[in-house]
Amino acid sequence: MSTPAAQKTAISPRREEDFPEWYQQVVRAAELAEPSDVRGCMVIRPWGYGIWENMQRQLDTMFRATGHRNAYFPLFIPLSYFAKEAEHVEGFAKECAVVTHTRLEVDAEGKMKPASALTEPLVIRPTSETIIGASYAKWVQSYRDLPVLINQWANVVRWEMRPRLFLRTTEFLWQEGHTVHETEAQARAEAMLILEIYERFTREHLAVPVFTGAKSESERFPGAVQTLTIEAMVQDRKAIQAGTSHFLGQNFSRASGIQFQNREGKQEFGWTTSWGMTTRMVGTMVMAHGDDDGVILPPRVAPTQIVILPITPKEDTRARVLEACDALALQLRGKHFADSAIEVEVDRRDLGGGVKNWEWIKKGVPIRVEIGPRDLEKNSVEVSRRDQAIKSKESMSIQEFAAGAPEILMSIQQNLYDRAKKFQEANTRVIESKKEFYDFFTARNANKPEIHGGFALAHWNGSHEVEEQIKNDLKVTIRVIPLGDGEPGHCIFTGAPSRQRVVWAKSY
RNA sequence: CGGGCUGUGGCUCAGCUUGGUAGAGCGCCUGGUUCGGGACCAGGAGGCCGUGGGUUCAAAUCCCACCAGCCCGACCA
Repeated sequence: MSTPAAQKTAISPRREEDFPEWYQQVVRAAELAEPSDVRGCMVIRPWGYGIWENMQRQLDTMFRATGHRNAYFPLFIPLSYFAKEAEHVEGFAKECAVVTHTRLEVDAEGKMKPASALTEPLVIRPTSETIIGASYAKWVQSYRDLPVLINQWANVVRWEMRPRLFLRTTEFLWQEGHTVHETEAQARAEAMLILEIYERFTREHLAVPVFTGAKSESERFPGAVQTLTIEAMVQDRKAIQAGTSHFLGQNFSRASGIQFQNREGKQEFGWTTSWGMTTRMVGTMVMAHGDDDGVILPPRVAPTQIVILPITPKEDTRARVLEACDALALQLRGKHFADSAIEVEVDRRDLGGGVKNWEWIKKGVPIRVEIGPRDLEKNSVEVSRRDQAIKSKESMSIQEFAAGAPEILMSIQQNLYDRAKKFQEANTRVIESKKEFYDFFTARNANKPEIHGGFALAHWNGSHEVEEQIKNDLKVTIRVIPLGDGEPGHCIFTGAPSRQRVVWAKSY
């Protein structure tokens, strides 16, 4: 154990002291985002937005590779469109922002007031099934027009009561895919394909392992027949839904009139899907990998993968050090990691070396490289990896580092995944009895309710009453029902026969 | 949207009970000493004390209303 002084962490409180507060502090310290003056909305700062842009680009590539194309639909949805699908409206009604007026006028007291009421109020999209459906109804006439495979990158608004940076904000950014298919089987396959893309993306790019499967009826998307989801475990052992893919059956095509003449010449409603992944992923990643010194970014989504820190203690060596830094940066930028050129930054700001270094630690940049006068003489660099102890650095020759940088990035990427996977496995348990289940989810310390078991794999017989009971007692819900053939058994709550185990957890 | 708490320079807060028109630490700026590490010294900028009204000779301080934020519930990507 080191001395108290050496234990000082960049972020306080530490994760184990107060996880929610730690999270807020990390997001701010790393300059990812901050709350804005607009209730429930956040400002995403360049470092945070850079991460999102990387996610966006990478996911987009995956969508394109599977035949999807981007388009853009209106932010405003006429109330009448929105109200077409009963379950859907009911599900979203409470969180809709509604535009009722246009024009501002100055009133007698000199204040600006909305002047002219709209004949039909406009709902600001909480999701776009209905407005996109209206277009699809026009575009789809024949089975030859199918499938329609469209995605849009957009902002949506859901008037949430308890916002938290990235995890739940009133306005957030996402992608929403909306597809129409000729047959049920094709639509189901589409929903599954997207689930697989989401799973692969979080695993390979964000280094976050997930459980995949279907939602129980009570957790399903309003209006969906089946909701597929990926659920990640973060460091307080809670689950977070990180992406969803819905098989919508013919519910929305019926509501929007998406009809086509099938191969037999008969009119038929299209089979639709919708799927989305949001800026919540940024928060998920922070909570999955971060430590008490800040964010730790998987190299694949880091806006800057390598930062070069010039050490310039003496004026006379300064120019030569900077020159060496630029030369190394140039060399590194010519190399590739995961299909794109390595992003390198030389931090030549006139700040104390320690201050700079800590800033990058908090931001989670994967590799920090120091070059100082002594390195110039030895033709070497000092390399620090963010996935290793803060103080550790390794000296190597410039050539060796430049040549090996892609491998180091790869190694960090892999290490983060392995760590997260190990954590997930260590905190996922097969549970065989009701008592064991309740014990598992009971906080060990009443003051820190977030410290509890983790994920439980237990048999359940499909009864909604049981789900309700567990939710009321423990705030634990079924996160996913794994797909495929599970081992049969008996529900640990009712004793009734059960087809398979399901994943239970507390969630965000 | 219900219950509790809180609004004082960029941030964290003290002052309020016992009214007399503002303080600290951090951050920021300048100069210097440092600097392979979030250093130190000196000087400096920055606040109509959430908003509106009331009581009073006098309000950050007392009273009322409103607004906003936090925590706990219900809801959610």
